[in-house]
Amino acid sequence: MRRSRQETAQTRAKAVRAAARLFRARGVDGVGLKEIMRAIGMTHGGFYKHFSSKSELVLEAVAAAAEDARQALRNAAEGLPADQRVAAMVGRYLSPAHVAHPENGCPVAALATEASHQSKLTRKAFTRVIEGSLDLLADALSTARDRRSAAACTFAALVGGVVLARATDDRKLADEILAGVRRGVLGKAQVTNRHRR
Amino acid sequence: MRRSRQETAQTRAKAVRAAARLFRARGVDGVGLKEIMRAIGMTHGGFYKHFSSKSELVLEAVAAAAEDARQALRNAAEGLPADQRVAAMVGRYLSPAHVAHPENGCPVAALATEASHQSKLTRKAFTRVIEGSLDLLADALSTARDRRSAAACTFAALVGGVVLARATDDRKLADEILAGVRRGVLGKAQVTNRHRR
DNA sequence: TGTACATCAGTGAACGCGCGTTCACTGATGTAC
DNA sequence: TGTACATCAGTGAACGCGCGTTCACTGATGTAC
Repeated sequence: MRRSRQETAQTRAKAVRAAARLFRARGVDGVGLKEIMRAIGMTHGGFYKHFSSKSELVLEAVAAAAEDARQALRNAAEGLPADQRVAAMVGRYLSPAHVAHPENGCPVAALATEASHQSKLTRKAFTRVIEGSLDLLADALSTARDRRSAAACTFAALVGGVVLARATDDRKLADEILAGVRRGVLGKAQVTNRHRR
Repeated sequence: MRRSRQETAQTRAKAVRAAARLFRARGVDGVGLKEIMRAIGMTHGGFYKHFSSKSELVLEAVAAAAEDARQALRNAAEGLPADQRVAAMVGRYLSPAHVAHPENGCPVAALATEASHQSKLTRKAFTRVIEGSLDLLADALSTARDRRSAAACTFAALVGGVVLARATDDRKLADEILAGVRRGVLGKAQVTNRHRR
């Protein structure tokens, strides 16, 4: 039965949000359209009234997840003095909560190796997400001339740290990695800040 | 028709090697048993004469890939003075060749986000690979008290750098990330070395 | 060393299953007058 | 504003497909004497 325009838009948005959570939790290949539609209380047949393919949903889910994750990082740094913002974002990114709950976290850390096997458009979406993350970090880092470069290394270490911590089944090793990354990344940021003054 | 013991052992070894390449190239979910067996000139029916499940093959393929990748890093550093070994390994890991050819490279960088969705045994295999990589890096780093911690951050940045470079479709962005990681990681290593003296 | 038999690596068809996608149908919503 | 009709969101069955796994069969290898 036909739905109102408002209901239709809500259904679509709910599907994107559910997909963003499920894909991050268990991977793009690990979640079927049936499960996503069931998660929003619908049957799978209606999917194609909203999306032309699963690939299109992946695209939008990644973008939506990135938007949420970036906002979470901004919130973590909000109201803090400039020299504490990076530490706040790094702490949030490397937190046990982020490692334990990929479904709410950074889509790059959750889906990065899958990205290289996805469609061209999906890889474009990931490229935009990565660029946005670098910009966010570069803004928070010092105004030194090399801050783009420092942001790239910091982001790589953050993503790598969370990915490694999630890949292992050894809690102690995971904690050791997260602590090592926190130390290395914040140490470096402090050095950079010192150079600046 | 029955084969000799030697042939049987060779077939099994070839299957592991082919799987190690194919899984790294296109992911565990992206490659079927049929394709792996075809790659070694056999039909898929014989697979279960060698392995109890696909999961067992994944396990062995990851371990074999890790062994190869580690050896490649050792080779890159061989014969160099102690203070140049890390730079040589980092250069190799972040090289365009490694980014362009996951099938010959580090299994962690190729399969890390998939690892978290695999069986318990597979995650154990990844844990061992990560531990081995940290040991390798820690040995090559300074003998300072914090070298395990530094190795963790360095390895995370290397893995993250390659994963990000592969996820994007923008060559310039990929190069910028790789250069940023190289700079950050080697700069930090040099600082550590200086502290040591 | 030679012979008879048991073993088992590899073949290729078949299994059930879940996937992404399509489709005829339903009935409430949106539109035209 | 009220009525008649067209639109289309959602349902649920069905599509072809490829997956991991199983199995009856073949014939060379390994073993026992």
